[in-house]
Amino acid sequence: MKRKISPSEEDYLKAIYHKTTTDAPVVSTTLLSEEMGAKPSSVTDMVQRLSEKSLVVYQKYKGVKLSETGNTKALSIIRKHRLWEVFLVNELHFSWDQVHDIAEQLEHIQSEALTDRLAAFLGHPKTDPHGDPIPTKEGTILTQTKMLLELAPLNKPLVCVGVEDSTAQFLQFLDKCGIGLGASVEVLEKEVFDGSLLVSIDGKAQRISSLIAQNLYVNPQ
Amino acid sequence: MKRKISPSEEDYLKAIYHKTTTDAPVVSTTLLSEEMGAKPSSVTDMVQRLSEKSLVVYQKYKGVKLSETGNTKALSIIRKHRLWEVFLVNELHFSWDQVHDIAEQLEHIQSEALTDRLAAFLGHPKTDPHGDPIPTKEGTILTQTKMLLELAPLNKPLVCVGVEDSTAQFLQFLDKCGIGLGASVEVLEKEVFDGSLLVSIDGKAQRISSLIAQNLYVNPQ
DNA sequence: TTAAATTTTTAGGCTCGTCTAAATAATTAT
DNA sequence: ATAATTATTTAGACGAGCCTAAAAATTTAA
Repeated sequence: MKRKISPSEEDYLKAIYHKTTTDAPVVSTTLLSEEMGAKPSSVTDMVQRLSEKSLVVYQKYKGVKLSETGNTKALSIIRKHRLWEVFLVNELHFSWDQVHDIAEQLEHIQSEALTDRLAAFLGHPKTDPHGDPIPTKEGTILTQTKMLLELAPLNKPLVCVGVEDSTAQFLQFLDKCGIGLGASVEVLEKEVFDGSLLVSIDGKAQRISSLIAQNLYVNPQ
Repeated sequence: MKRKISPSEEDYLKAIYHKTTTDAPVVSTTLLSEEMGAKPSSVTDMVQRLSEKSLVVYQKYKGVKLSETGNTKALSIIRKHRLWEVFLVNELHFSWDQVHDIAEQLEHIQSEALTDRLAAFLGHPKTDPHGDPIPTKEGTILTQTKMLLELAPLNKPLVCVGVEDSTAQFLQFLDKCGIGLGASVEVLEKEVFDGSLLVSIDGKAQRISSLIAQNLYVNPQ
């Protein structure tokens, strides 16, 4: 009764997870097709297959969301993805902008023993190199309190805890600015004209665009 | 002109490599079909595709062998397989009988940077946990001198350097007998009746069947 | 050396995951 | 409220990688 899940199906589950947790509770065919780089008609096909397997709840013309089992499966894939990212950065010394594509492949490796031992080897990390929480083996995931730097209060000591955008471009730009996970941040000034911010990063003052501030998460220190 | 190689195609290249290096210089459809767990007709299909891509040299009804590029590709896959096996055993503490199936998946991960860094991380190992040599990045592979224990001389100090059969059953049985890579071995007696051997393993005398002796490689100490 | 047995290839079909084009439902604008 | 637009699904096709059944080539045996 529990048919195997293909890598492609896993990718769809992951995409549905991300879209239904960050945006609306249900995701449309078109949105999913953009996420997956496939045509909407292909997405409809796949979503119908996933529905047959009871991995998603799908209503024609209404959108799709994960079922309970689909959610568990998605979290397990995300767990593997993020554990491998930690391995790549902490052990193989890749930089945080290089690991996504490799982890996209590694997340499909099927071996519970491997995942368990990898987690133990890494010391059961709580977050990945981009600050995103790693789901537990049991399928629970922390929703850490965090705010966009854009909305952070002035003159309060903050710490960088994550990014909204994980593309290599953005991450490499952050590197150039000396901004990384755990960096001390303080907003010194908000510019009304272009929305840019004057911030202090680990003590060094610099101006960053509003686009950066919209993609960087911080917490009170 | 250089189309992508699918995981399935990689598996065929590997199988052709193994069959043409251990047995004849060319492998038949039927033999390959057994190795791959597919029907001969499916093998013919695939071999024709690989031939189109110039990865193999194929003659109808005559069998198939690797081309120069196919050989290079096969060695790169074997390199990845064996490096991952070292990782699984040395770093994640799997036993040597547990790693094959996981490495079968990991060997298809596409990232030269990953392979390079993994090799460096592991200290550029020369052999995998079963004693098989790891091809270099450049595609050279050592053919280590080794002999089957069955054919080894009497009363000479030997060291265990590899296995012919890498199935979990055989490896687990070796564990039970206290036989591992690097173990000191000496043949004390050959029994004519059943071909069994009286051997000393790390100083402890025991009798092993001829089947074991046919699947264990040793070198002079 | 011819017939029988075996091996190999061809032909046609199936599923998965994609596509394009066409049909249909839902939404937006008039 | 109806028409125009947009979103979604259906229908039909294709390549990869497998299958079975049948045809063809090769090998073995008589």
